Amino acid sequence: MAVTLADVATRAGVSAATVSRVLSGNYPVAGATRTRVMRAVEELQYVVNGPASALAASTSDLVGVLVNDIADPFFGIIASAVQSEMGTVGQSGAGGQKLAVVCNTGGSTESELSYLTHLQRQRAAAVVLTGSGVEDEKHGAALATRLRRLASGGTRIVLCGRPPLAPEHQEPEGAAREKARAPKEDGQGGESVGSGADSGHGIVTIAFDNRGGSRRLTEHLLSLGHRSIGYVTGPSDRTTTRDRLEGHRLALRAAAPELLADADQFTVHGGAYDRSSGYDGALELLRRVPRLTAVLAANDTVALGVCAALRDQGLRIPEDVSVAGFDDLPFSADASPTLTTVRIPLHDAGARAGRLALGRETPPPGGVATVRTELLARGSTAPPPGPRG
Amino acid sequence: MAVTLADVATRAGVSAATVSRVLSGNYPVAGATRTRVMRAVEELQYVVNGPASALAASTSDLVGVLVNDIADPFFGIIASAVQSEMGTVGQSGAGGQKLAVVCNTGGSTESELSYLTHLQRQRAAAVVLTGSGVEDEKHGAALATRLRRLASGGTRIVLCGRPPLAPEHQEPEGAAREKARAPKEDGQGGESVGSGADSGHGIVTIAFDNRGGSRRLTEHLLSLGHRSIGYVTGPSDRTTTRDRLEGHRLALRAAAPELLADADQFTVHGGAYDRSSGYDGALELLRRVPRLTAVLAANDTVALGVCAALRDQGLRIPEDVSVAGFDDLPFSADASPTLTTVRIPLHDAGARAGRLALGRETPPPGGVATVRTELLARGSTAPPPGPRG
DNA sequence: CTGTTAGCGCATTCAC
DNA sequence: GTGAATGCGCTAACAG
Repeated sequence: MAVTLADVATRAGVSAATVSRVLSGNYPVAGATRTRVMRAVEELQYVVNGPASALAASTSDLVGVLVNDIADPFFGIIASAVQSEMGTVGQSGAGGQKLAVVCNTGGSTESELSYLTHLQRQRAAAVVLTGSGVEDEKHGAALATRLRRLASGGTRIVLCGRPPLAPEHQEPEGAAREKARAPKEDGQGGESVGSGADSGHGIVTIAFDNRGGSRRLTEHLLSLGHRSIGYVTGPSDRTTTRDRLEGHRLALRAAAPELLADADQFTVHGGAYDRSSGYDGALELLRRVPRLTAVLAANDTVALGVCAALRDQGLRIPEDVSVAGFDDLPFSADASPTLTTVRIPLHDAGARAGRLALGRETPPPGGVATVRTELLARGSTAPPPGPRG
Repeated sequence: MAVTLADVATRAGVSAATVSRVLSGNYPVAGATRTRVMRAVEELQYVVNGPASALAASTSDLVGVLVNDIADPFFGIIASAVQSEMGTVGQSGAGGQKLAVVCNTGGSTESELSYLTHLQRQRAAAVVLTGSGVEDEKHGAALATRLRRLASGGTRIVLCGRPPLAPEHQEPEGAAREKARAPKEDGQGGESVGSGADSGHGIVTIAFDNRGGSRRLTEHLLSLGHRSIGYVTGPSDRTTTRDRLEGHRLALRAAAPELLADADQFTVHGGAYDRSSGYDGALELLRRVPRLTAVLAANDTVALGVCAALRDQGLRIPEDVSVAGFDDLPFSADASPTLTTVRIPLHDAGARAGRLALGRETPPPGGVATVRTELLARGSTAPPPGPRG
């Protein structure tokens, strides 16, 4: 049906091997024949058969980028940065070009695994997992296993925006094994496997300093004089949610330990990293603590929802209540008032992940790099008002 | 290196053919052998070799989704919707599952073409092109050609959010042809090729009614009493930009033709669909027309930039100047004031595109469906102020 | 520099 | 229901 290498070879009056060589470019071919072949390719509108070529060469030009929510700019920015490192996609015929494809898991552990399977089937050159992981013992183990397997098959793995794989999720090197349900309840700080190198098979991690950023954010609020600070978290089973909340509590413990007592009262667990989660969360917080003077949100999107709820309740920002987000997504600078937040260099992190995925950058020592986050104090936070009511 | 079908066959004590059959599932196999095979698969941790299987079966489970800017929620929402229609990705071993991969063109025509080539190499099952196309005669022809070629190779093509392929970009059915630079400067309304069916090879289009929406938006402003309306467009070579501007002018022509005279004066061409484009555009507009009472933006993101610029100039929204966006992206409802905009049902459109790509929905008559857009009059538009200064 | 020869791993005919 | 053969289209040694 379709035109094949052989057709081109015939038309150009050369052998299939020669055609293959000019197409891949990485082999000396006489200028004259090259032109002849190229012309035949043009005339026949020949397009390489990817599967066949991948099979024969046992390589793939696919790089998978897994994201939790493609409609969320947080992931869009990272994915875009990863892709930008793949270089301008080559001209037809040029080789060596990687194709970054982004896979939307929707935050579901099953589809995360499924995409990984697909990518493994395609013998992907690399896989970049972005954003927070799910805090689930079972899934964590399954994921670690699949990732290690992929890595040992030659696929480069990069974690971007999530913590490194827990070392306890180890797997015996051997192939066949009956359901390794080894009950390794260590609990201790893991002794690092793989002496200074990445934990296991060259799985590289670019973690975000969520905890530190969150801590500084709370310190900012505290130093402004706030003592009644609500927190609308992200989905409760995510690593990012956990880290940011931890940072918050760390700041409280250090500077205002008396607030820790009824911290739960001041914490609402949002169901998602979205607007309505912030809206509902703020309402709930206000119900519980009418004299709230500040609200911390899981991220900027959630913060927007918080702002909307507050305004709908007749409260002014920041005069009555201060609000802060996280991530510094583009719109947060344009919100009104401008949103105080914690900046994560998403683009840089994504770009680095891309380079790492391509093997164009040497992995950080230990296989883990933590990117710094930066407090951006803007218009949505101010000192708390005097006594209300 | 990796474990193959043959390995599994040996371990299960059956032939490779049998293993293949249980794995693909679409063939009668005795229950006993099936279990045996499955067990061997488990034990060996076998994963199908995608390329090999694709080569042998000459099919692919890849669906490409091309977007102009993956960091823009406009595309994220569409892509996410497309992907949602691919169904929950199957369990390992299950077949028939399509894998939607999104490719970020960055709005570049070359990478659009390049991705298409890659997808063609992979013999993709379908390709969805989203968002506005580039208004370039040469590129349009090249794109149409490549799309038709893909379609005739069995790949389903869906255009989502851009106008249908121009019928003049036709190509002779035969294969070999020397640079079809046929100078078909028709100019007339194209006679529809392909009698009522899609123009050519089953290329389906889901267009957005940008023109109508834009027209209604301008009518809204006009009816509010505005007579000094600025417009910050998107990139000037995009179909979406053109359509929205046309709708605007259509409304002017109908209701306030006197404003058409110096329409150029009131129009600034933004370089991109981003925030800074809106910011700069608004400033420029203000320089040209200090007494501006309303600004229309290319989309919501641009509108946010416009708002920021206006505020920085000490102008209140909507008391001094009204602002409106387009698309109704999630954040526009949370802006302050809430943004008047035109809603496009991006999710529905994307989902439909996904179904069309899978062949799960019958194409609209003529191969083109236009989705309606809806004016959302919110807080950022109001009657113009009395004489200023 | 170019042609010949073998597979890559799997999905299918066909026989049995 | 299952096994044995054949070929998908291409790349990678080898020769020459």
